[in-house]
Amino acid sequence: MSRAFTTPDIVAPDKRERIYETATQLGYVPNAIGRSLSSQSSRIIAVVVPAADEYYQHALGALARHVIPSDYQLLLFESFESADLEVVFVSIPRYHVDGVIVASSIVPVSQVRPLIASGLPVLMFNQDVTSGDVASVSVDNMAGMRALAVLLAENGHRSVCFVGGIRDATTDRARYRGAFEHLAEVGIPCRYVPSGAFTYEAGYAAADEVAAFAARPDAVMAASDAIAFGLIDGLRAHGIAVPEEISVTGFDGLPQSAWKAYDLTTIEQPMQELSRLAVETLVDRIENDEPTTPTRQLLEGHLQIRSTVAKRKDSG
Amino acid sequence: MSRAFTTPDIVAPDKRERIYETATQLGYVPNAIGRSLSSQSSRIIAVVVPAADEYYQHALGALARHVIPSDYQLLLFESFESADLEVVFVSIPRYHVDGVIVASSIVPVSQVRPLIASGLPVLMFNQDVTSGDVASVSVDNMAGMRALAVLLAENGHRSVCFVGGIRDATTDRARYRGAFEHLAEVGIPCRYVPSGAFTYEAGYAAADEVAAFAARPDAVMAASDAIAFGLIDGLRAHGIAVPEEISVTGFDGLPQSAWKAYDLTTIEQPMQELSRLAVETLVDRIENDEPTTPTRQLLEGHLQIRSTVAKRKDSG
DNA sequence: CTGAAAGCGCTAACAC
DNA sequence: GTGTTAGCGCTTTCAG
Repeated sequence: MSRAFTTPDIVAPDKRERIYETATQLGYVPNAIGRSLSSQSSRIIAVVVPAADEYYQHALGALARHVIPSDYQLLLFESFESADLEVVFVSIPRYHVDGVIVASSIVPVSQVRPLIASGLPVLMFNQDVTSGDVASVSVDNMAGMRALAVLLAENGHRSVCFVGGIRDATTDRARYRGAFEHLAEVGIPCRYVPSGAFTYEAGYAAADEVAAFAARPDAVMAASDAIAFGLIDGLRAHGIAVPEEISVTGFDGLPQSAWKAYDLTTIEQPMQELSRLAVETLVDRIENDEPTTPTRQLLEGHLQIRSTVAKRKDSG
Repeated sequence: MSRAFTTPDIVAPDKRERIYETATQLGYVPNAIGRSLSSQSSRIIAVVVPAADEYYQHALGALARHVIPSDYQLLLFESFESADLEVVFVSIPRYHVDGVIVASSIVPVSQVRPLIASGLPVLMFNQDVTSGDVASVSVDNMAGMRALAVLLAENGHRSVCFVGGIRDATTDRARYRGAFEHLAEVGIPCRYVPSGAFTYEAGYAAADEVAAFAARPDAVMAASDAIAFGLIDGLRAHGIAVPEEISVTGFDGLPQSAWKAYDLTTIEQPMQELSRLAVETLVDRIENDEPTTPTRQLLEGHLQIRSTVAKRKDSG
């Protein structure tokens, strides 16, 4: 009997060896499906993620890595355009996964509540949910953006605009708020310019709008790095020098932000810690089914001062 | 009985309705695990992929999207550094997946042969395997690189070097060969400069080497876009103008290659077709277990002429 | 320590 | 059309 595989130490060594031998000879490997069925645990975590988005691709990679030590596998559920979320969230329970990570700042929490209600451990990644009944791991968007605003103010900027991505995204709101609040405190106006998406293209297009303003801002804060890259290229295409004429900041700390052609001043999300924390939290909840209250965890982003923010003379 | 779920049309409508009602009332959803166990088919495809690599992240996203219409799910297996492949390939059969996609140009085919021998449908993505016993879907690396070489030659370049990534990668070999062969035909030398990885950083570092050459090349062909981006920034950091002094070409057609700061001339992999073809081929093999011979499929890349290749005067 | 047997939720085969 | 039953490969319990 295959106690040899589950609790090897409790089986006579010689017998164990013989079992292993014949097993490899026959090419036998224990079947995880059978195990799942009987043990009611699959050691699989579902992760729903917009697989077309740069940021979430990184997140996914990081999650995949951090799940290895705990010996779980990730079952992928694409959440972007292609599949509507209804279908996704209905099909997840079929697979009897042990838990699910929802990586998105736009999937409404209401959508995942049924899952939680069914007793499945769920964790929101990159969406800070304050209602207390849902676990979440994310970066402190407000604090990060505020730090960037402080930097801008300290460097003598007088008029900034914020180029948002998707207005409903919790990240968008929190980041704008962080910028706006500090700027307001020090008497600097901050106008919200919508771009429609967290993408390079959206940022590039938004540059047209910024360039057309009668009163041109001396800094623009993008809601994400991707937008910032587009913004920088778009601004430059308009003959506007970055950062000499307009400073630009990002948010996320994508690898590209360090690329010399952009060298973007931004807030870097501590992706490794974020993802490690996410899987640890979830795995903990899976394996200790004590009714721990769902935790809301906020990590500090790291201010990366690079070269897209200039120092302005006080011309006031 | 739950024939209502599998073959709804063969069950009396009224009865079916009543079953559905009580089902939703009880929050019942058919359990895929039980189904897998009994039907010997899980509708899950394993995909092993280096989740930290830019290119493969895109591939994964595309695969995830194309798997939806066929109603399969992707089970992720990280293949980069963290986990050694031995473990990965041993654990795949446990999950009784219906098929596996190995996305990598460096995983040796020998490593996947045991899987294939066990009767599991396997498909190599982005690795062209010519041995005929393994299905593969990839872009025609040699032809693509040759097209780039032709472009360079036509534009009057006289001395090029090729900055490789990982020497053992099949993509690296084929791309170098494509460049070298055509260049040799027209009497242009092409030196191989190793960089050690398909990354921005590797490319950036390789720029030092290129800059230090006594006889500086007038063009450098990178084995991938990521390398090219690093190369461009590195070259510029050395005060070398791209493309005025040195032209640069890439390979892959990552989204960033279209970003204005680089605007890289490259070969774009038709990612959507590639991934669609990959899942279609694999699904076909899964569902029709006739002994079709494994197909080797090669798609043409698309030459994107942008602005990193200059026209040189014939100074000869 | 090690056999034997029940049962996880489903499909498939076989009656009715 | 619709009930019933035997496994799929494992874990778990209960005997020995």
